[in-house]
Amino acid sequence: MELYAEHGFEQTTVAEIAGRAGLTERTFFRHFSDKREVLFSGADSLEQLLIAALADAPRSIAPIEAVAAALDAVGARLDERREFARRRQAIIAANPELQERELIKLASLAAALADTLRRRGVKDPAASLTAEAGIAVFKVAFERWVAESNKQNLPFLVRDSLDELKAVTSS
Amino acid sequence: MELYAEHGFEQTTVAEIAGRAGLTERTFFRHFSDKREVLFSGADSLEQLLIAALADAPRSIAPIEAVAAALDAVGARLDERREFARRRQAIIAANPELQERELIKLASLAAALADTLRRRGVKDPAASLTAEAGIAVFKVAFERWVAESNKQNLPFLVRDSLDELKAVTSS
DNA sequence: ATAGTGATGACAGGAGCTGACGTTCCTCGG
DNA sequence: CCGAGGAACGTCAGCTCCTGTCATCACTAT
Repeated sequence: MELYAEHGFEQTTVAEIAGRAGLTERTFFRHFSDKREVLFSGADSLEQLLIAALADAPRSIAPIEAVAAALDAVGARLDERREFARRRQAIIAANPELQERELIKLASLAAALADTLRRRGVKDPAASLTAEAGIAVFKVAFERWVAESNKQNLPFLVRDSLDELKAVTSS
Repeated sequence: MELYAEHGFEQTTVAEIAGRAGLTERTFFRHFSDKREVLFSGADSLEQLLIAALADAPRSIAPIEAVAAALDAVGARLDERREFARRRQAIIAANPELQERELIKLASLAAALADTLRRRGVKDPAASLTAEAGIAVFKVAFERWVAESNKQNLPFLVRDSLDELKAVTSS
């Protein structure tokens, strides 16, 4: 991340990263499947947290509320590492390849959400749409959180964005 | 597309594509910024159609309905080339890199939608959320359209998916 | 002590992509 | 009809990403 921040993602070569770590290029690729993955290795644990939180949500509440609760959990986790998240996001925002990777990670989250919803008995296309709506809410909330003219925490912004979505779709 | 369909995207080399077209590898990269872009060169005209349709929608209707109308227009266009779209999608579904590219194209559509909504006077975060919701609806509708156990047309599925989203978020 | 396992290094090589330069062809104004 | 300018293409060199393969070394369990 230091190198990506200093010289930009494209200008940084894998050999440089490996060198900084005191390893060889080949070893880098044993730890990360490609040059971009360094910035996304934490996504797995986030996905696990997300689906665990969704699975733990009470069955009595509506699916979208269960998803919101799960997103709250993820939001709370990210909120703990606010500065790290912002630095990371600045790097991603500066490079389309990294944005592509981020989007497919989000799509993976959506797929996992939809899957868990189906396991809870939600039918398609409701399951897919609830999951996609949840991720959309999270995306917007995350952007607002990173922009940070205001200093609201991420879980609050998730809730607020969900309320906005409800307002916007109730026509 | 023939080569991608026959041997798969990864197994197909740019030299092969260029050869099949009677050109050289260098010329390929003059027409397409990278190997993936061949499958997405039509995205530009789709984006133009989308924002034009949104701009043309009457001001009297709710933003989400204006977005739905714009998605209808895109859906109708795609419905004309159903077989082509399905073959193309089969190739994309088989390769993560292509999925990444598709996702960033969809994100570009969402950004364009949000922009046009803001020009129509919709405030943020409502504009972003309406745009993201619209793209989410389109994604789900498109998946259902490609799956095609039923033979409904894409504009209908867009409408139906939007109704589902409204139902799902009205709790 | 030995065999097995995992992390690393060393090396070769393919494929994607870019920059630089030259050639051909086409068009347009004189 | 001619020459200037531009667009499309070919050729070549080169970098970087990424992979396969084999050898080496440290550590661990029996």
